[in-house]
Amino acid sequence: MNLKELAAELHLSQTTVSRALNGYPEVSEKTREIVLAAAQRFGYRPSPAARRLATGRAHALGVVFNAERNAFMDPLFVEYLAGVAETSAKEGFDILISPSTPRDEIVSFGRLARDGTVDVVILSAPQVTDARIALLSELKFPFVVHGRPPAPAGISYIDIDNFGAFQQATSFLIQLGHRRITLINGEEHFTFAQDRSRGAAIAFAAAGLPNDLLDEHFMSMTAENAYRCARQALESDARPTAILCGSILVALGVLRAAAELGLEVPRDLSIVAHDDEMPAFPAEQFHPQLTTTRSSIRAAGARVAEMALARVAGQKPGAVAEVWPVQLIVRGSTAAAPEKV
Amino acid sequence: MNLKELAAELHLSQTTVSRALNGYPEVSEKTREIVLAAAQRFGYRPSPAARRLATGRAHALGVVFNAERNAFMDPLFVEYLAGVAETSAKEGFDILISPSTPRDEIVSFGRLARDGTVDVVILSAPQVTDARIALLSELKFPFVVHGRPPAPAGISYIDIDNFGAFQQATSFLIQLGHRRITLINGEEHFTFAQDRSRGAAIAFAAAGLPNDLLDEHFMSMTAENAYRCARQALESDARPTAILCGSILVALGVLRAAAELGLEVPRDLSIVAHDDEMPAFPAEQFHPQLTTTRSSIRAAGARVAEMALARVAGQKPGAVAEVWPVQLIVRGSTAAAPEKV
DNA sequence: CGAAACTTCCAAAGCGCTTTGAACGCTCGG
DNA sequence: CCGAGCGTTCAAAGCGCTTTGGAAGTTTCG
Repeated sequence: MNLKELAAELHLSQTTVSRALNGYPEVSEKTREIVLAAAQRFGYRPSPAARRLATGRAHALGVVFNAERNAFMDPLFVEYLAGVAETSAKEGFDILISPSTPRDEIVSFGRLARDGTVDVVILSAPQVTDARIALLSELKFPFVVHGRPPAPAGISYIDIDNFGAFQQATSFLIQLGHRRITLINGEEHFTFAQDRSRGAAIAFAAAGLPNDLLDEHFMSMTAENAYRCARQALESDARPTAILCGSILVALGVLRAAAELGLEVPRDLSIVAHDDEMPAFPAEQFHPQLTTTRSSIRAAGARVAEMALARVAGQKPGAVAEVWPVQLIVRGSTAAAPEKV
Repeated sequence: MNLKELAAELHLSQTTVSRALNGYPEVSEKTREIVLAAAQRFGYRPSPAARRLATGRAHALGVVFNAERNAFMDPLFVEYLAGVAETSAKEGFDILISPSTPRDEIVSFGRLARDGTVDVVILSAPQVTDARIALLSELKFPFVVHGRPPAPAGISYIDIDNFGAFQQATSFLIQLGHRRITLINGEEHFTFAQDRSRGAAIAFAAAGLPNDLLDEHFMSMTAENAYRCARQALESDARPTAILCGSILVALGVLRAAAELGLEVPRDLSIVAHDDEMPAFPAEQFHPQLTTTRSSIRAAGARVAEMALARVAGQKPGAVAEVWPVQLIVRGSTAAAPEKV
């Protein structure tokens, strides 16, 4: 059943029926009720395609799914998506996943922005120089970002306090007596990796320690990379007594390296990992249970979707700039540094 | 620029331009070339919304994303989605994620099917009695399934050989001398869990062993659940010498339970896990490296998307019924059963 | 050479909705 | 008693595409 038929059934014009259904004020309460009741009764549902054509609004938000990158580094993506889904479901918004390879990610964004298949896009893991942000800004297409944009002015975003998290974690390790600390960070071009790097550095400076004791490595945060990196660090002469991990996956690799070298955690090696709360891989399920800096990526996804919807509803870009605190949770993978280094 | 303007620019009718662009035969090669060149030059892209309205085809495939379920049990979902994305990108199909909670999952499917926002849906993890399949069949809405439908007749699907995988894994353990084996399976209502159960049972029967030596547990396959289950089994009088795990996550929980009880893998306990190839958590990155039955969920995602597109193109439901073999890969988590049980 | 059969192109009618501009009936102040 | 003002409703014009049913122009063939 379509609008025309419904209108005919009610002996009303399409205009009135449409307005009644969409809550416009210029229709009397009485007829509105009649219309709503009839729509209910006939199971009328307006055609999204037609509405889209008529209004130019897609009633959908876009997420670019970079298959390569996500497959390797982002089991987080599901959690994040779950958050996005949560709020978009409330508003009846669809989520359009635009697949892409890293190479043509920018093309995907262009397509989304120009095609009108979505009203707004959510962009995650911003980079220090981010072509996607540049493109969307130029096209004047609405977007919000999850993570810290390199130049946050005029851009709505939500991020967690990566700086604070790693400063806190590093200070904590220093207080436990650790001096040589390895930081296994994400790739250098991500803003979050930069923030974490600064956080750790500041903690060293604050403790009056020379920052060459901080051994920092940037890489794609896979368990495999982390394993290699940890192995190398732990076999070197200047063996660290603690390792800061950018993610739970990194911790997995580090744990393996330690186990293979016969090092016991936390006796010989302390580990702190950042945990985005993947319910599938809870930090408590590792052995030993991991000390983490924790923040919910799902909640962040939900919030960023809210922002996206607000943006569609007319909110100014740059209206929201939230930085969520991160909590340090001490569990079993950290201990005082061993006596002799 | 829209079709009308483009046509005006070329001094041709919209009809001709539209046909030229869509490869219809009733337009001469010469004009087709001219049209294509002009479209290219002006950067013309037809409006998806308008096309959708006119044709009734959405040019999109739907995936219902059950946020609750996936968050806890399906980091696999990303991998799977990556596969789907891979092929749908080739055909320029969009992927519409329809969020839902377990409760109203069926509503989501109904909405997808009736709204015309997608042309076909992909359904995963079919259950023994599956309301979703029933609904879509009744609505005569095109769908394909990833996993084994309870009544496969007239339904296109692709599945991995869960039966064979667990038969093989179980036989392998029996050959190593294991007699008491615990199977930590998925929830009973999933067809894959049934298939795995049957596979293990057959292996016991084939070896002439009483099947009460097989201690089977159905549950949502989280690390936490697996941990509890393994802990209980390993502390019981009839302690198993081997545990079959439904997923890598399950193995994580089992490893923790073993570690806490001072059991060494594989000396005191052998572990075989099914591995859907999450690149984020490779079986090789565990310590010890896990013996697994392996199959690529990503490849399956890609294939099921192909089937979905074929379905849209007019292929009959039930035309495809593929069962992919699963390979047993022996690594470091299995060994001969300890001498005295 | 004229009818039949193609080939190539077009005008116009939708697809199902929103939204503009106008009309209709009423009330009300002057 | 009349026109202004208001609340309610409607007819019709899009939105940008596809597709039907011809209409020209070209070739084929008896």
